[in-house]
Amino acid sequence: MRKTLKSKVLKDIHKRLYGYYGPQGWWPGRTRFEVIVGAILTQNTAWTNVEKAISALRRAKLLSPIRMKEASTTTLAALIRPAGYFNVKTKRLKNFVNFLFERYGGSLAKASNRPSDILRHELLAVNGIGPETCDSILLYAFKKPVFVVDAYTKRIFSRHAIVERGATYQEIQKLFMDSLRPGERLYNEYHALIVRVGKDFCRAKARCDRCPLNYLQIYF
DNA sequence: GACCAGGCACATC
DNA sequence: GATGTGCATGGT
Repeated sequence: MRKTLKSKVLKDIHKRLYGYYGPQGWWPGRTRFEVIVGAILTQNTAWTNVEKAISALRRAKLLSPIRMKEASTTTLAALIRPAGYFNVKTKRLKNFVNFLFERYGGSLAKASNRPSDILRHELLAVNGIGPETCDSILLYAFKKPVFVVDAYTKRIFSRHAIVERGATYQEIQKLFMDSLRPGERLYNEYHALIVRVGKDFCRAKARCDRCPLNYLQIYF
């Protein structure tokens, strides 16, 4: 598919999804820190499980950088157990708060003031924060105009022959960011809409017949 | 009782 | 650079 055509299709898909679902108001999190915690906990995990873990952290009053930094790993692991991979994720949460304190004195506001490309490099250097988690944090916690590519994005857009099946994270992200008018609001809504339509129609039991993207008529 | 979910690091070739 | 594997719970 030609690049200019891809750009048109990407814009059209957003228009259709927005028309179908309306604004999503992402990320589902009460505070900036809660958004970051959710981004780490949802790695390869259903969001319903993440909600249980976040509720437990809230009850334990650990949803702040300092409280989480001071919490023991055994306490933390027990609380986030429902989110799965609790041992690795405990380390990853600790790695993030340690980074935040070492680099920004524990202040998300200070981190937020950094240029997004610098912050992106720093976050990617934290063990346990890969491209998607990093960009989710930048977009949804820090409101930086960075497009998030996730499993649904790869699945949906490769099935519709808009990206190659083996395309890398960077390639897909570049396509979206080159095609769309830059802006945090648009990137935010578009990614949220992709996840919404993915959950509704593109899971194991695909229901393409009722999908709002069915008009594309190109499958597999 | 399989199979899957809003990844990532690490080992190995 | 590409490919394979461990990490773990809860819903369908």
